[in-house]
Formats: sequence, structure tokens, C-alpha cells
Amino acid sequence: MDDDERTPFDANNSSFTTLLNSHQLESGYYEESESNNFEVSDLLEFVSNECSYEYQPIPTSQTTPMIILPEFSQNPDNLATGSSTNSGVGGNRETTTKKRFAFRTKSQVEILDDGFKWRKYGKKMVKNSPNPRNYYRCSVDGCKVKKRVERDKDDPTYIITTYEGTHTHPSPGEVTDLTNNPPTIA
DNA sequence: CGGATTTGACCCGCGC
DNA sequence: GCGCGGGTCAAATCCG
Repeated sequence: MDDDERTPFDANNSSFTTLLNSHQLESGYYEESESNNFEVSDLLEFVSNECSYEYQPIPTSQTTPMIILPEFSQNPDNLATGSSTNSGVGGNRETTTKKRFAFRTKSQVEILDDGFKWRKYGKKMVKNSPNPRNYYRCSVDGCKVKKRVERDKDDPTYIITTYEGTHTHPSPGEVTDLTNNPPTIA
């Protein structure tokens, strides 16, 4: 709990400080899972896109967002093979470089309103945890962002939310001019 | 009535 | 080659 063995944030980086302040992140850890191109700006952009905490604070309860990527290279048992090409039944899925970020938040509810609409498409029980793992997907058509929510087996009070992919649309809460806002490259 | 949620079944990759 | 673990889909159900 108070003793972690992972690589902490680069506190020297002002960007991270801003990030921490903007999103009220107490502490956390980040790690890159695919390529080494992962930078602070990516994390910032991702946070801004994926978790609009700044727009929609967690209304359910006092939540302390934390950025943490524990299972990516530390425990292969949790995520097993993350960078697989084709996954699922379809067999033919377009798989490009997708970045994943895990946020560990302290909350009793798993449904954290981050400003986006999610549709649950699966629930699975993890073998090493009594708590199930929920799979969410962005309800927006065309957006292939996936979200994985799981309770910390060690600390049930903590929720580990893993985002995968990048949103190609603005937050539904904030209506913007779609005609004047062309989507970026997928 | 429409949409989201549920739960079981199916599939894939890897290990043994 | 089979089994395990994990991830996804899909039909049925429930809710608003």
C-alpha cells in the first residue's frame, strides 16, 4: 500500500507536476508497454482524452485518481500477452499500436463517470482474485476505445481502470461543433 | 420501444 | 495435442 516497488513518476518533469495538479493525482506510476515513444505529452493527452476528470469529477464519491501501470511488465500473469495482433472471436481484427494506461482510483464503485459513455460487453473472473473483471467499450460508433475495470485484489477499496486506445471524438458531455471539428487520424 | 446490461459460449495464444 | 487463462461476441433480459 504505502510501499511500492515500481518506477515512480518523474517528479522533475514540470509536465507531470502540472498533470498531478490538474487531475489531483496524489501519486502513481507509469510505464510504457509497447514502444519507447511514450512520453509525458502522450500521457497528458491520453488523460485529457480518456479521463476528463477536469470536466467531470467523480460524483459518486471522493475518488483519488492515480496513474499506475503495475501489470504491464511486472506481472505477466495479469495481462498475459497484451500486444497480441488478433484477439477475439472475429479472428480478423485491425490491430495497430494501441497504448494502454491503467489508473488506480480509490472508490467503492467501479462505474466512474469519466465523461464518456461506456457499454459493458463482458465480465470475467480472474483466477487470482475473488473480484470479477469488467470489460467496457466506448458506445460511440467508430470509437474503438476499450476500458477494463477491476478491483484491486489486495485493496478492494481501490479500482484499477485500464484504458486502451484513443478516443476519436469529443466528450459527449461537452457538445461541440462536429462540422467544425474533423476527427484526427484513427 | 430502444438501448444497455447480463451471462454463457466461443475463440485465440501460449504452456506443458 | 490438449488444457488453461484470458478476451470477445451474441442472444436474451432488464431498465428507462
